[in-house]
Amino acid sequence: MVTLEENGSKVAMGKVSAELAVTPGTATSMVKNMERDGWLKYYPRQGVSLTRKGKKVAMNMLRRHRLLETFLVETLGLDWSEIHIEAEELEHAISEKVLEKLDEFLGSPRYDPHGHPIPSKGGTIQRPSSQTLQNCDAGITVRVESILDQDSDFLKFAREKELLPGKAVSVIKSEKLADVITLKIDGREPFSMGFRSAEKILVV
Amino acid sequence: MVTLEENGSKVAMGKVSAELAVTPGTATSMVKNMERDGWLKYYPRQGVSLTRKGKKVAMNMLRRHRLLETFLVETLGLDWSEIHIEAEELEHAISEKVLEKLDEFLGSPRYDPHGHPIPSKGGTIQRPSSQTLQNCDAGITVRVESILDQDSDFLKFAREKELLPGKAVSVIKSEKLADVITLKIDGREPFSMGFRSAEKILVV
DNA sequence: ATATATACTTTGATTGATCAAAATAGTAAA
DNA sequence: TTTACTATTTTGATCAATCAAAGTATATAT
Repeated sequence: MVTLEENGSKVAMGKVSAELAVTPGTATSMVKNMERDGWLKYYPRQGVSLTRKGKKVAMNMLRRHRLLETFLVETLGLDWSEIHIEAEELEHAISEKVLEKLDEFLGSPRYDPHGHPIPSKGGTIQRPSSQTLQNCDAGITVRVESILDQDSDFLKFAREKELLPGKAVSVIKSEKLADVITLKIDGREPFSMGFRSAEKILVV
Repeated sequence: MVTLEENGSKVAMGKVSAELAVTPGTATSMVKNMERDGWLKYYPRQGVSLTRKGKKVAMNMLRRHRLLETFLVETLGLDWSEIHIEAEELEHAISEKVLEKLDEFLGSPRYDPHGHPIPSKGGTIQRPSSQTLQNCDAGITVRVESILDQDSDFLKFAREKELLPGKAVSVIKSEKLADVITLKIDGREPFSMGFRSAEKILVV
């Protein structure tokens, strides 16, 4: 008897052929080709499971898909219900370079409009760092991980200040009573922001 | 590709097969299929010309292409010289709905970053100037309208010299026999270029 | 245990895209 | 006119994707 563990990560051929909308025979031959190319492991009459290589591109596709969905909703204002199909088309056409520019433009969002986490460039789904700029002490330097707020005006402000993912930020002052934090990025002018806004910046 | 479709008169099969990077025999059979589907008229051993239906989709593709190029430069900040290839991929994947949202987001621009007019939704296009830098006399000043060549090296050169759409250019010398024209832009150093290159710059 | 149903694989045929090479038409040169 | 050249078309073959239908293994029910 096949246990759950043995069957664990494998996807049955029936699912594959249904998902791809092809006959079972076609699914079998597609899967064999993909195994030849190293994308997945095929266990006849049991199913398929992705190889490391396969998982990597799958994660990348998920990243593409979710970033595009975010763009379609946040920037272009499409309805959340119609973005899936649109993103499905675009995710195959967009280059890595354009994707990363888009990510930057959006402020490296952590979640897509459906609330699904967006995998990082490296292919891992980040668990949210709980550290925000708000609770950083004066004198220390942190790296921006992401901007939680998706509001395009806030993102514009962040971009203006170069308060972008990956940037090193020095905390000059943090005045709890005044509810304000003063920051410096690279060689630029220091600037201040309220705790309410600082809370929207995740850092490590 | 777009260039071929833009031209109203017949395009020789040699051009078609070269542009699509297929053997002449393949071009012939592709063209026959496209005639069957009503995209173009095929005159054996003479060439092809688009039908009204074919022209309509070609114009739509041009609109897609140029709106996307505008987006890539204006919004995402990609380099001027690398957008052509990126847009070529995306123009086939983007839906009509997303395209119109993008147009709205960009503020319905009339010209793309190269200075080329963007066809309207209805498919009409403002006819570009037929005047090129090549046939400008010494002493006069013109405004760059657009750059015809999409080659990224040429675009890089143009940007270096600030030979960009909208710029005023003074023609210092134009030596027909030597096949060279000398230009000055703003307060910068004058520079020269051959007629072959000057021919690629549309001016008014 | 045996029979039956279900899920999957194999087989064989079809279709469409493509190419290389041979055939042909149209054009320029002698 | 005849010849030679060039562009284009035709032909025949290959390859990959796909499907329908037949065959096979595995699970389920009796």
